[in-house]
Amino acid sequence: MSNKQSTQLKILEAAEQLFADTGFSATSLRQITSLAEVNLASVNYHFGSKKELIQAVLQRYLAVLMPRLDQEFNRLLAAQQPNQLTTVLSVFVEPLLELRAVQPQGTSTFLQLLGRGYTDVQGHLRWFFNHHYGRILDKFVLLVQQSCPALPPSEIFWRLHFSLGTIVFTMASNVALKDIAAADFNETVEIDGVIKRLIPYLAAGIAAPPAA
Amino acid sequence: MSNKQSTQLKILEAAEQLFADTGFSATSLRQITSLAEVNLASVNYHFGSKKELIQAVLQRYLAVLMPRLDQEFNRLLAAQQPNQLTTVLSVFVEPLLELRAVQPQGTSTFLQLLGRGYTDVQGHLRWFFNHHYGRILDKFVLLVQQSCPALPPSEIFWRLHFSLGTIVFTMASNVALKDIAAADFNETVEIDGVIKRLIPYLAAGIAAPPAA
DNA sequence: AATGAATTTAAACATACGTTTGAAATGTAC
DNA sequence: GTACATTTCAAACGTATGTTTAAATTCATT
Repeated sequence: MSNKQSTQLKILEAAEQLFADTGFSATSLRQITSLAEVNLASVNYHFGSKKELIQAVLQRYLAVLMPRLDQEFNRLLAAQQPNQLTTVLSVFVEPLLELRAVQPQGTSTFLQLLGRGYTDVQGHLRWFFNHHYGRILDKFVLLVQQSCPALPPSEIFWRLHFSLGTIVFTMASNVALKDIAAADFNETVEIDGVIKRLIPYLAAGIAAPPAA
Repeated sequence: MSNKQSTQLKILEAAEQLFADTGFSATSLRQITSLAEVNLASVNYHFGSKKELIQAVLQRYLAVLMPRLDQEFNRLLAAQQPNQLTTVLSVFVEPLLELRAVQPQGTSTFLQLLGRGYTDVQGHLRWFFNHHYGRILDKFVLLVQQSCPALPPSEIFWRLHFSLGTIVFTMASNVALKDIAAADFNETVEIDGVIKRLIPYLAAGIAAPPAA
């Protein structure tokens, strides 16, 4: 044991902070090891490569979040009647906030990482997601379809991706938006505030009547 | 004259294609000059630097689009009563489609570039936008506020950024989404189809009743 | 055709990156 | 405390990037 875990953890935490702040490809291993105060070569020693480090950073959160979401999805699917769309969307709130357990700033950091993952190395994370968690996410799509029986599946497909865009973009620019909101409206907005603001916006968009 | 413009134009068109497809920082000058079939050094000769090339690529579209949008905003602002939110949002459609005049695939390319610009070199484009076109965009915000008098300005601020996320993300992953839609739903969706799908979604989200 | 400016070209430059190496240091087990 | 495995470290490697240089070429003007 010794301080092996210590080095590995120091890298992980420095990496996730820099990745969240400036993106994956914009962050160099030298920045990471410098912030973590470890040797450059230790990244390759402990993780193999930068790519694998990125996966490790994401997996630390996904391993906690996804089973938790699956559990919630199953709970809603067991209901007799279709759930309200707002209920379906709100199911994300608690599991996301519980990411505090991974790290104090866990919720915010993870959502920023998610945003970076989709906008940075385009296409890669989408594949990774569908491959590893496709079964779980399908349950969510089903729940949305059940709560919006009037919408054709293709319309739901588009609107869920529109919504993903909102989430990913908002979280990737989370810091900047918070600063602007603070300057222009004297508002202090924390991550759970943003999440709760999102729900009615997304619900209304997804459930909107289709165009003529 | 000669082929000076020709070289400049070849660079511009090769650059915008690669920038749109894979992002700004992921595209190297060697890829650009290779596709354009010009010498590597000609980018720096004609544009100064990569940064200035990026600006030139964006400016070619913005110089056409923004005055056109300004004109439309002024038209709506002259109305006696507040406009419907759908009307305000639809005002983007025609000016965007007219970007065909710049280049046959202009609309789609520009929207992808916009997406890249926001997600790639984070923060930079936002500043550039507000600095150069802040006055014009303020008119749009005003129009939205007029059509949603029940919403407090800070709520509108957040929802417009949520909407920007949808647009930017959708356009940046435009190609991928079109492919999935084609595979899963036998749908052929062109750029104007995506735009028109967006309007009701965005309108419903922006005008949603605020959370409790 | 000759001159001078504008452009193109091949080559090199400086820098940054991810990764590898092999020796030094540290920890673990007998 | 010796032997072994694990971990750290400084240094270098190979490659790719944006940019600069200076000569060669092309072009427009006389």
